[in-house]
Amino acid sequence: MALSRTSLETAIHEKIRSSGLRLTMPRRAICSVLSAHEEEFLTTSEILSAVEMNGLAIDPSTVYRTLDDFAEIGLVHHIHLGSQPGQWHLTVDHDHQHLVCESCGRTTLVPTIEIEPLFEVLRRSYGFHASLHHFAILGTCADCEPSDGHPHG
Amino acid sequence: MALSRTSLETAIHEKIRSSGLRLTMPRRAICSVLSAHEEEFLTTSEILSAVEMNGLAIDPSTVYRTLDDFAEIGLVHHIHLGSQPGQWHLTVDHDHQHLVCESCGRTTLVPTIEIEPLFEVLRRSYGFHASLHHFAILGTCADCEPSDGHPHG
DNA sequence: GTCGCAGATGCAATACTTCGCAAAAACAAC
DNA sequence: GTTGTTTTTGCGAAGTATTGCATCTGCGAC
Repeated sequence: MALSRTSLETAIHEKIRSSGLRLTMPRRAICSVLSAHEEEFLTTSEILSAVEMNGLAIDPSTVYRTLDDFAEIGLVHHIHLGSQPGQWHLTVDHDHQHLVCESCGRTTLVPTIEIEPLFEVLRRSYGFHASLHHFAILGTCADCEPSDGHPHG
Repeated sequence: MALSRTSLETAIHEKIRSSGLRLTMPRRAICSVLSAHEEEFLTTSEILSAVEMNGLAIDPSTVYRTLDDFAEIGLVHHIHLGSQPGQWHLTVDHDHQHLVCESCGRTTLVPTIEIEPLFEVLRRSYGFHASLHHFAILGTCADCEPSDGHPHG
């Protein structure tokens, strides 16, 4: 039951307000970009360019701060691949996690239920609460793993 | 069967040589620091300071390049916590993984065998080979989780 | 609609990271 | 030990990310 882009944005706006953050022009602009790229990870500079393409001008530092604020309320999360700049992603939908291929950069979605047993072990045995927002698993996807028996053309 | 600090360093040196990298003073200095802090994640500036405390002087850019080179041969890996600078760690010993607390920064070791079932699922169902080197799970440790029933003084 | 306060922004300064290039060092061959 | 080739280093410069602070703006109260 996917939300339309507009409803998605409305939902995000509500989350921002209800978390005690103010809904400002830069934040709207960033939300809009994130909603339009719901399935991708974007770098800060990609976000910035996209905002500018929408005819708006915001400061790079505002992008960084806004993303940090959004991360704090669980609206977005980010990952780092190797030494590349961080990549950001909406976290509206918590029922999947990300497998990120270090070779081709593609992300695969995995239902959280597959990973929940591990989290349960970590909670029970170590008292450790894994953060869903930051949990991206890096590795090599089927297409990029040479000896996997899943060759692709 | 842990290696003594000296044997650990020797093993690292061999790995460097056998990977076709040259064993230089800056690399020795960095290896020495990493070996002495085998259980911690260190930032580049912490590594740099530690090298200087050993009476040696190397350039920051050399630290970055050396760590990248070491990562390429699987000798080290790094993680990013939130917006903090990246943190590095030796990867000699593969039989544990890291839980990193985003609140206090402490790391907890977990035997890989606890996590292996998840990796197995990812391999079987998704053809995805999770990279052990990059696998640090972020979250909140028992001490920092207020409502966990594991209060500490 | 206007006022006031707290939070957010933009700008500038700082810190962190990467890159290019000439000089230096490692290592193999002699 | 010396020589030659190739990698690595340090330095400077450029690019990217973060922080401090004065100003501005969202939003609730009137």
